[in-house]
Amino acid sequence: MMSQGEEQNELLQVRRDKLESLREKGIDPFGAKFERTHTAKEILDAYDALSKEEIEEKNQPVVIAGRLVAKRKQGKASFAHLQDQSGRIQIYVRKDQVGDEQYETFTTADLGDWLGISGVVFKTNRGETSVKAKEVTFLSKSLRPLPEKFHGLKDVELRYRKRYLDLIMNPDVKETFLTRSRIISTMRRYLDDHGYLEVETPTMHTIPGGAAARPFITHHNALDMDLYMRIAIELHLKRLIVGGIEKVYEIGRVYRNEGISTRHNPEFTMLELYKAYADFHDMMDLTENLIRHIAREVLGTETVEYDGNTVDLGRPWARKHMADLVKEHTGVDFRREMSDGEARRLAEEHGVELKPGMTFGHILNEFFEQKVEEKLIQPTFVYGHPLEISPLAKKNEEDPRFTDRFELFIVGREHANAFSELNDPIDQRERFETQVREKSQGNEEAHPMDEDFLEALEYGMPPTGGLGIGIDRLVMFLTDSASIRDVLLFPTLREQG
RNA sequence: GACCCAUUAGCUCAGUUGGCAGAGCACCUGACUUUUAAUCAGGGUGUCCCAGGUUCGAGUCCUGGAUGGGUCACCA
Repeated sequence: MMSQGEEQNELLQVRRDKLESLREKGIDPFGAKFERTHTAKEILDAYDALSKEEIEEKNQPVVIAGRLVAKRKQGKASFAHLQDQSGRIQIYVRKDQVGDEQYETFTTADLGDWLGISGVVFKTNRGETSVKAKEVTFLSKSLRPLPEKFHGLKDVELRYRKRYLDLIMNPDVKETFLTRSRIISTMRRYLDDHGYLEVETPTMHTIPGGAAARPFITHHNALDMDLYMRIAIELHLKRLIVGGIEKVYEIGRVYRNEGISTRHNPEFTMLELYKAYADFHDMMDLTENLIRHIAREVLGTETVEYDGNTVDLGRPWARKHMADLVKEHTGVDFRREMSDGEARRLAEEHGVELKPGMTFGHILNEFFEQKVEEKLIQPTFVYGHPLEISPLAKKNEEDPRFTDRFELFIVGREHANAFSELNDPIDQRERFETQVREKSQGNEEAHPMDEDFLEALEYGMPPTGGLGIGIDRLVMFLTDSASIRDVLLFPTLREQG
């Protein structure tokens, strides 16, 4: 739909007029199937290294197609660039080669129009490998002007709202999303090769569980029932472990009704994976091997630059207890016996902010988040999370104030979360009850009671290691992207007013 | 949710002390058969984010709002 203002816009009107004149000449402005033989990159890869004479000798016929992105008319001959998914290639169109009619079609084509060119490969005097047109086929009309050719599309809002323009104008953007795709396919292949079964579980839940987050609520009309968009995949995959599927994973979207920032989008992609008979140490090995493998396969290196930091994924990754890290950075020893009151006093002493009702474990976690987290640049497995913040993880045998859980930190950010899964249904029920009490005291993100899940555990779940990796943050890290919006094709934005 | 910044032509951006709305690219007309941010000559195409206010006069100053970005909060 054109707005009132746009109907008067000369640039749009000119293009509509050109569309009409194409029709008058019997050319379909939104043409049909076109068979090409080469992409731009295939031609450049094959011929760019050859000399002008060598290329001329081969006289290689090619058919290419793409969007017209630059045009240099020079009287009875013109140079231009066509862009396809692989890149750009120059074309050279001469009136004496293509004839008066096609030459006019070509010279009246606008930047943004789609063209097919049949011709031969050659090299110009200035050394650019190009295609000399024998035939110009008009493929599709562009009724709107593209962003400026040199400065491109800079406006961040427009780049996110009209990602297609961003992809046309900014080659780095396309590269980032190709890398994202390779990261995910490499991950999938690795897990498939290691015997994991990929599954799909519901994204609409009756109880929003498996994580601590506020959910989106939706409604099923026929059942007259509220449903929650999932905040995690966890509880369904564990039911599959109960069902005897021993190595299972899902890569999928989860939804959390929380703030938006450079590191948070309301919907994001997680890998969750569960392995029967394993524990959180196995999950550390798997995480380390998987991410290192992805870096090697996709980036061709184990050394990653992120925001000015050089991160070495090649050396063995540090594995440190949360309490030991807090001691290292603040001198406070949470391994020893400590009352909630003493912990609170130490927090005040060290300027660690707390919320009312926090106990020993919450306070340790606040120490870690406020004093340590951002300093963990090189990959570090932080394990031994306090019981209070880990309602789905097994207690540590030696010290039940902690759990057999870890989070992976790289460049000061959480990239993975894993634990030895709690498979004792009696303990799990107590944890849920504690969470429900927290909820009634105002913690909106506390975990709800889930009787159906407890019933599944009561049938018996083998000891199991579980792992979650935030794919978007992994892609951010591996593509040196500052914002999660730069690794999501269509990030969540407010509705345009 | 709080604070800071931005919003001017299709795009990238200038706009002085409050005094006729600007440039480059794109587009239109013409010249040009190896150019490449092609070049040369000519042409300005606009809801200055929106709504109020101050003023003889507002793109500019004031108030409120919208959208976006950043920082923080939130995100175990």
